[in-house]
Amino acid sequence: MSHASLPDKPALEGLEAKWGAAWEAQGTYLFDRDAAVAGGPDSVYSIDTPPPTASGSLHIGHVFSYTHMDLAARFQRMRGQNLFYPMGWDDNGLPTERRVQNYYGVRCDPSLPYSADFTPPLEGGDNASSKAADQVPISRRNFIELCERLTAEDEKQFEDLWRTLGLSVDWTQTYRTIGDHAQRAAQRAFLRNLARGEAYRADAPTLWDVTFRTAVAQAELEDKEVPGAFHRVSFHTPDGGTIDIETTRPELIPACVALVAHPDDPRYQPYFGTTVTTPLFGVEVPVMAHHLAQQDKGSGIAMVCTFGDVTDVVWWRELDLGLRPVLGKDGRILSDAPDGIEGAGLETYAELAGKTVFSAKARIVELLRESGDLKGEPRPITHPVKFFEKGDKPLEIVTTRQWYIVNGARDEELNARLLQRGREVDFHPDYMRVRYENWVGGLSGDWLISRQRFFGVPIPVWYRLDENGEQVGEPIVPTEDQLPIDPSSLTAPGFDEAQRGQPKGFVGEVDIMDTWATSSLTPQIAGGWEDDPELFGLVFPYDLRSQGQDIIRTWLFSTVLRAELEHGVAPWKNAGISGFIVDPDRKKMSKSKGNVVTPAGMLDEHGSDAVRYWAASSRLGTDAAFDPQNPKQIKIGRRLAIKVLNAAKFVYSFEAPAGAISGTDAITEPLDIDMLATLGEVVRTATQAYEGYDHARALEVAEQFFWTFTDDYLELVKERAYGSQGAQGQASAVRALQLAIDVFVRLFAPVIPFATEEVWSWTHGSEGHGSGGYGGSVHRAPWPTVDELGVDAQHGGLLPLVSAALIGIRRAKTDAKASQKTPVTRAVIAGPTLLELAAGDLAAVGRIAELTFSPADEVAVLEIELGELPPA
RNA sequence: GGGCUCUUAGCUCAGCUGGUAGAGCGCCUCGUUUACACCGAGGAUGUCGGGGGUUCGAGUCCCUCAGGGCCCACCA
Repeated sequence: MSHASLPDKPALEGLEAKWGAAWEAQGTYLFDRDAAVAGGPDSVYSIDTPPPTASGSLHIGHVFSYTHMDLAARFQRMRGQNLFYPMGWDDNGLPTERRVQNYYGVRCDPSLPYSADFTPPLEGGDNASSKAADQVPISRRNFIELCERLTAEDEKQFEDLWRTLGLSVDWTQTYRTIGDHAQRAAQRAFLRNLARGEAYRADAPTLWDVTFRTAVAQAELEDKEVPGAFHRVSFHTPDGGTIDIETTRPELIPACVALVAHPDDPRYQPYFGTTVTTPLFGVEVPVMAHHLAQQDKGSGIAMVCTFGDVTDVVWWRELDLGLRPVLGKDGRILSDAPDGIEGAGLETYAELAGKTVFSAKARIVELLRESGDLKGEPRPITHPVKFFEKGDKPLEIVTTRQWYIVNGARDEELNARLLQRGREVDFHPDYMRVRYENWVGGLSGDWLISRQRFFGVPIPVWYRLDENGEQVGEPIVPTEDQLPIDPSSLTAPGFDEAQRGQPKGFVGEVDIMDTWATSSLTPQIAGGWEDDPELFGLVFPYDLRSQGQDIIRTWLFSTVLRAELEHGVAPWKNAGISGFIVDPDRKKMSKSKGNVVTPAGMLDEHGSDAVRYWAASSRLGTDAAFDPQNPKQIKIGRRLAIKVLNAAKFVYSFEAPAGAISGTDAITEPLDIDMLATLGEVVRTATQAYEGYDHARALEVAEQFFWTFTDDYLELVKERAYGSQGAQGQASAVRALQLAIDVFVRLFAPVIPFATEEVWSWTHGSEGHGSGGYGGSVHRAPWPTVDELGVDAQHGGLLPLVSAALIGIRRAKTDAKASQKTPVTRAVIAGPTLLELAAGDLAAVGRIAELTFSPADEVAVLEIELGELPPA
């Protein structure tokens, strides 16, 4: 084996650029379509990858979980699987809109006409400059153009980062959730849901974000603890008495439709079936019983409004109550009073109309105080309130017309099927399935997919208008071959564009789909569903879904749902769930805490292999602590990568004596055989670990033996490898060393792809196809097997004995404060007789002139006499 | 309120189907320039969160208590 190409001083610096370019040029990670067709679906390992939000910034958590995914990909590739490993960008939706608003200083006003030569007032604005008043209103089309422009730039940066990190993605297989291809898939899936009755439009109370003025789905809710106050307020009974309720939302008194108490509550039983009148407005409302009312909360009787919270919605529905809406979509009190408010009540209402919730509450408290209906002072409390996860004002509930997709919340049979699909997926770790099951079991309503926003996939339907301009009948749908369409610009079939918005004409749906309605279809989008049936048949269902645990209820659940509705199967065989990153104080990393470090900076500073090692040393599902000030694990990873370079260089610098036989037949020394046998066990353990998606265990076992290999074995045999004990011993050592390194490099290849590729290239260069080599990239080389080591995997335990003896000798020298190079004139070592098989190596590394053994169970240095270190 | 998960050396964590404590970092001592100073060798460090139980034997199984984290839950 020639070692002419060994570097003088190997280094990690520059390997990312060098090998990134080489992999790209050689197509190392390309999906081999022809081979896949020939080999069938079982030859393909397909990964459903998370499309990162293009408008967001990548953080350390992304690096963490994407590395986990890549470890599985690289292992499977080396096992001979044909990798279908695409990458997408989630670029539609609210985050992009918000970023565009801030970046360019604009906002979308759909009423404005398109301006062809529009130049944004700002370029590169940040979140801090997001004053709505300063933003220039632009047309929807101009706005979308800016969205597309900015996301394209963001995506380029993301790709660069992923390449630097060494993700072995096939970059010819990319998609954007806003791209035509994804839109077509999303619209087609929707139309099929519609045709099968799984998608429907309904007027219903909807959680509504007043800032973004859009409906939001259950999965996007987040509870926040906020300050509030209990107000004790008197309602009036017909006989002049009062019933006191407690509310945190007195501004909703005009929206009150009933009082509700628990059926068993003796305090209110006499009132059930009677009516009371509301304070200030004098509206007559019934007192009713319902089991959801809690006797120990507040005064035990609750005011039901249109709508203060989701319980109100339940009561409204189950008790068949009326509606008195007072809140508009802008979060302000409506100008028109609801039904039932009359006379003086109307004047009171007029004082509130147009006010925000906040100021309406302040005013109504004043009014209650004046009327004497406020009992005592408001009691401050802190209570959980529902927020849109991206919003900063509490959600309101307003009745709007929205699109829904069934999700099993109201359909036990579907719910059971979804749970069954969840059981068909192997979760890693397994307990993450519970989160899925909790979510499926706790669904409270169908999936609201429509959003009143701009940058997203349009809901592809039109509506017929009657002579009054009201929508009537079933929606008009396009044919699948027309997709993707925008009903706002495309004329409905059977109509002229002039009829748009006219009586007896048509109107296009203006809502778009929520981003999850698109990203729930990533397997279909990436896999060429309907557009490329051959490909789809090869990759779907996928082998692996890799994602963070925070989006089980959104992305994971919705993907299972869409696959079940469309294909009747689970979308993947495995789901790998990564934990998240916590700072040293065990708090989740967040921008507000200022503890976020940029991945690009980390990769640059420590090297990609080092950062990957850090990620790989955490198991799936486990949160990882990370201290940007002291990235210990990263430094250890860097040390490993450097050690691999140096050890490989050293090992390959040896040459077998002329005429030595090749292959494992040359390996005859017991210590060499023993080392390889142990390595065989390492290979077996690491392989099983990777098969079970336990990359951390695989790394640990390989790494642990690697250090034994370099610190003990390599030290023990290097004299022999130089030829000190004859040709046969030399050949045995050299062959064993080089075989072992070849195996180690492949074991480490998934974790540190750059350093291992560098080492591999020294002896397996693509032009060389060196002896015993596989040619090309280590990442295309076969995963190591026990068989190729040419030894029985049961080792005799010789290496640990020799290591123990070596430690004893070293300790004697250390105790004497002597150099390890100090010669030993005479030594007696106790230990099992097996140990004597390594006498030559032990004497050589210890520089022992006269070495004798004494049989014993335990290894110990019985006698040792140090000589003089010869002058330099 | 329900569920999941964690609690092992100063720190970060391994300890798989129960057999009597491990790694790395940090720390202390020593060494070294023909693989590696982005280095090497040696050393010290733990009533395995508390309490019960099963067992010949428990960090490992069961119960219970305490604390951390996360997810879910009907916000009066």
